Amino acid sequence: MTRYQHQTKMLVAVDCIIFGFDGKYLKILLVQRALQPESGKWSLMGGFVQPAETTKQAAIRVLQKLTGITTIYLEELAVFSNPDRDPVERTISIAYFSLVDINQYEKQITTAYHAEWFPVKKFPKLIFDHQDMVKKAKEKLRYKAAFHPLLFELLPEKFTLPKLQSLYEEIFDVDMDKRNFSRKILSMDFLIKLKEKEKEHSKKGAYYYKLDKKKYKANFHSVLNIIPNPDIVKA
Amino acid sequence: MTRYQHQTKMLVAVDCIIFGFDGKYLKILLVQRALQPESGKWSLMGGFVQPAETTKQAAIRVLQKLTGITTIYLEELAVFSNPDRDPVERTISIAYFSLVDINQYEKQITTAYHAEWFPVKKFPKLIFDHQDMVKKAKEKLRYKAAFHPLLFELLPEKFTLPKLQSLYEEIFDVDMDKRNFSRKILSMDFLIKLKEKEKEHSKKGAYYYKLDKKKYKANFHSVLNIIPNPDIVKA
DNA sequence: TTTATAATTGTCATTTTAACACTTATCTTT
DNA sequence: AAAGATAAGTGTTAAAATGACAATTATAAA
Repeated sequence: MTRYQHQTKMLVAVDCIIFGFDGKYLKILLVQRALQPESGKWSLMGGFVQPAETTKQAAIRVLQKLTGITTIYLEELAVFSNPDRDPVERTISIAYFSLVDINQYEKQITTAYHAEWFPVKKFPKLIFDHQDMVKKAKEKLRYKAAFHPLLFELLPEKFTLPKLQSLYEEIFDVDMDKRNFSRKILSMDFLIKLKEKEKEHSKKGAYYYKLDKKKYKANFHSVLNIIPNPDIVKA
Repeated sequence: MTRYQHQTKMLVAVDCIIFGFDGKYLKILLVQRALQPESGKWSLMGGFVQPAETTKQAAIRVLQKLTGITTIYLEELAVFSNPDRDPVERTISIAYFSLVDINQYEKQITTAYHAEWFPVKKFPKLIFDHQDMVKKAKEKLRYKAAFHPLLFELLPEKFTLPKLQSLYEEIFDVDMDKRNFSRKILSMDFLIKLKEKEKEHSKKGAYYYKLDKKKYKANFHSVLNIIPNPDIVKA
């Protein structure tokens, strides 16, 4: 079959903004770049898209190879295509943003894979336009989390309401009222209260909850006002 | 400087889903493809990304060249990267979705540029994966329009409330209450009521409104529930 | 037994929402 | 000139959602 003549081909890469929550801080996972140029500098996880895969498959492959992470929340963020964003060759990059349970992977990742978690509020300078990618990912995370029950993807299977609330407070930089918060969260009707308590953070102990997976999936796209004044999110 | 060895380069294209509203139906603008293969078949507007432009600039250039359209609402939709989506060569496509005032361009486009408007509820078979692109664009349009004052981009400078309401009703496939609708819309506080009336559609005539551009831009990202049960949108 | 700490729980006033129907302006018809 | 037809414009009310607010409880440590 004929080919498209006189068109420029480009390298296509994927980069992943991986969010985690350690119970106190929202963090992103960074690696030290193995390639020239900028070898050794901190960078998002990324790689080139291969001939027989979609960009999303590439992102999944890269994550799997670089972290051992398998099933996670992964969503397309945006295309970064400034012609000179990579000084070596024209490379466009599709940025993906993903949410993982940091506890499940923390040690494995940082020891076996030479990656490191940094607080999103203070992390090293990144190569190329990765800084912009992180900024955009943070905005999108805030936006989606304000209306959809997304942040559960950052928590372990069992979690407490105070922990969940502090996640929201960390992400939105607000203080929230305990009573209103639990009312709203529980009204979503997909949390199951467990008998067991978490007693690390208080004498009384806080009950664990887990997701009712079926209801959670069914209601994932439902819209709810979790944040008091949602105008703080920027779209 | 060194190059990235052994990596596959690909063609990168953009495709545009262009929405318009003729007062009754939501429509998309399609062209008859000029290239082989599938020459003559209906297709979204698209083109290859050039060496010195971003993908967004490519989308703007393509729209400008193919329709004469200049200032419009343009937003990235998603990447389509199935390896065999284009049978000729590996080509990934960045889909953009855009909103235009159909009245301003209708004749110019369809006569001078051999493009044609089709109702989104009934349009011809499209090449490649363009059908999927349209589907996704419709979902995103519904999603954004449910929470943000986006649909004004589809209307002429002067418009009536009944016309605006019928646009919402067309897009969300619902009937809305006139009183509740106008209350919500006017509470956004960026519509200016004009002295002039539109008298084509009724004896009484409906007042024209226009946007208070400054307030509109300032509040564009504000969140409001325009649609009674926003769960109908799919994210 | 007391104390300290964080978790849990409920009320009320305000705001927002959705449901609902009549009047008005104007053109057309008789 | 009056009556009829058509779509525009407008207000009320009950229910639900929201946000502000503080006292009680369970438990470990002192």
